[in-house]
Amino acid sequence: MKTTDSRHPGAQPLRPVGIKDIAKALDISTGTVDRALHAKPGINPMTRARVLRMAESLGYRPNLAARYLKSRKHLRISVHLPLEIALFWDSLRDGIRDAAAPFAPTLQVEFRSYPRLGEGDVPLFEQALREGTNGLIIAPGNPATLRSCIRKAARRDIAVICVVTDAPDTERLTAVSADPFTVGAVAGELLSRYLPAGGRLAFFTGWLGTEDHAEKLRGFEASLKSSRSAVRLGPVVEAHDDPREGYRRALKLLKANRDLKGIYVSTVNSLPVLQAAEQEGRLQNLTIVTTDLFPELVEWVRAGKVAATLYQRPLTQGRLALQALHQYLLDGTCPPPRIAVAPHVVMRSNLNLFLDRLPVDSEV
Amino acid sequence: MKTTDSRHPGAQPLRPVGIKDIAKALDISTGTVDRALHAKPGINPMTRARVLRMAESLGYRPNLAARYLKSRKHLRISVHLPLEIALFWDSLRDGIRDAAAPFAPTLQVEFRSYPRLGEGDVPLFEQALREGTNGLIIAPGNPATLRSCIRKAARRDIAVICVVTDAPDTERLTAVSADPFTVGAVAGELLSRYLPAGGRLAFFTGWLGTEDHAEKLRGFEASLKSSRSAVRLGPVVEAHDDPREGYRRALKLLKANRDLKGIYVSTVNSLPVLQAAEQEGRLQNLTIVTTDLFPELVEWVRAGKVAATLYQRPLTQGRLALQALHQYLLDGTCPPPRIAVAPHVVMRSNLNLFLDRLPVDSEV
DNA sequence: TTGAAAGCGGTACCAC
DNA sequence: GTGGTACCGCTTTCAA
Repeated sequence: MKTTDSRHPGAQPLRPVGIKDIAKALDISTGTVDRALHAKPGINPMTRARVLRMAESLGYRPNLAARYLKSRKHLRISVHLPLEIALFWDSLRDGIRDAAAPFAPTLQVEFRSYPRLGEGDVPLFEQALREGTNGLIIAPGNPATLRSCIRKAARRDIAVICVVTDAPDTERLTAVSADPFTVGAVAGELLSRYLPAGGRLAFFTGWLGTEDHAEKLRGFEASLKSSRSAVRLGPVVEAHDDPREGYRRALKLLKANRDLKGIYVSTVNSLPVLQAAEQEGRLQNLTIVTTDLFPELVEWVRAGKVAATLYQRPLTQGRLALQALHQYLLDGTCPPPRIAVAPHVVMRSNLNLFLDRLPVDSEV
Repeated sequence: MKTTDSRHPGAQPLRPVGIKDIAKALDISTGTVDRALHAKPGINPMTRARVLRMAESLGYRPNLAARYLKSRKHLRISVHLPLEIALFWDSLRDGIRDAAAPFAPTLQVEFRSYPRLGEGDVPLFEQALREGTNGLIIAPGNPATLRSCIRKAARRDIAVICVVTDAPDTERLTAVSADPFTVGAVAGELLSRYLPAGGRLAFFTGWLGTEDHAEKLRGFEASLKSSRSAVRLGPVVEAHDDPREGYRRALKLLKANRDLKGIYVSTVNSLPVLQAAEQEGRLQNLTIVTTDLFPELVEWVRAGKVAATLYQRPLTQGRLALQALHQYLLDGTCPPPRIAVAPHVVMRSNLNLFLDRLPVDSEV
């Protein structure tokens, strides 16, 4: 029966109640109300309690606009991401930018970049600490080397959020990522379902030493095992995110495994594998699942040569990371320790929905 | 090489430049600057031009906090959605609420409800027009009956956004939805891939007269036709969103079609179909794709009895609708004529990621 | 056509 | 401990 939002029991103020209303109701000054609401020193606990109770019963909601206006608490957030691979990281930056836009100029985002994942992130981190910032968004390539940085930040009350990858066992506020185990598991489930007759599958990755990549393999295997299909894991290949190595290894693998029924490329390095398969004339008999989405991959999906690609949604990851950080800096609201983004299953039939999110070569 | 955001060419103000800086630079008053910036009547075009040029060159950015604070331009948005089916619409409301929260109290959202899609939305719409509002978010069950309302709103400069369903050929600002053709097409592609050996598929829907439902069927068929698999469309069933009717029809269908290999239930009314299939002992030989996600469906997915369910992401739809409307009311930024949400493919392996988004029975 | 000044709601500082 | 009040940047009104 209720047709509008319910508020606090008795109070249904037409004009939002402010700090002055509380002051008037208790016949005290606004200064005192402010001190009470913010647990500032130098206030009688009794008074404080009365104010809090009155605020509650009146349904007081602070006017954020006014708060920012006065305090000029220009939050500064520093975002450190690699330049390579541009297509992915640029989308992530876009997601952060978009999410921050509505809060400008209260929220100031500074982007800093370093060449590749894990290369040069430490000096940037230290620079940000020196120059002063309220929060950081980083993608730790090598968590161990960042541990002491994160500790230092925590001691100075600078919040750190990880995106895409995580730095476990550190004081980072949270980590936003497409949970790699799940991503691997989805690939495994798709291939199991796609190949009800069973068969051997190859798994391509970057480095099994990387936590993220290893997790995908675990998820993939878990999925295969729990499926009713007779698919099973065949060769596991590390291509070290290098196209040439990927091509060479894929070629060798295909020649040595004539019975292969499917391939899962769990990193963005899928093109060389596809090219090798095409050159060997094996596409017809291979079901292939890849990772992420970039312009060169589009036609392979459209043609059905790639059965599905698992898109890790960088835009969404960026948005969630920024929102979590902003929220924390604003109210101190702690996000859950991990924020998992559900990967999108991109296939021929829904490909079009994703094309406009693809970063386009701007200018030139 | 750039490591930070680029700004306006020459100007790199440490302290953001405000309206006063412009006034001072031109030795005029802030009032005049304001009139110039907002193209208000009663200002010398020459002065206006000078102000605009100066604002540009100084890199003026309005302080939104201050603007809202003063103008108290409390945007009021009215959201009209059905009560049934609560699980879906409540999620949508949550998405809207969450997206609006950061802008409180500048942005005020009022929720109004009516019993079922298309039943009672017109009087609510008219009430909102009478009481005055800046924008509306609605789910038109029967577009024809709303046409004149939407026209009236447009004439009064009240923006209207459709969610989930659309009211085509009206002045609505945009429509946010999981593009039904694509949803159907994804179901078709999944079933084609899942059943490489081919076979006949049944399609369950609500009313083929509903644009949304008919589109899903078209997408489904298109996908089947363009696939290499030998699957083909069998019986098409309208169950009118009624559980009993769904059950009865499913039972009859299963008995009459022993060769059926797969089923796509394109509305949320999937439970009766599943129960019928289970009772008939046909689950083992049926690949089933359903729609949306609700508590009762979870165990069917987890057990693998439902191969996949296409989640239309009400939370996201709500967020996008609210953001588009807010943006428009703020800057006049027009959204694209249609905003399509990519449906999520929920399967056993990624089910867990979606469980915490499910509306939970609060209190009782 | 323009200038001056009063707030919007909170915060922070000074005086008591 | 508390009250009073100037001020954040912008809009708006009133007077010139």
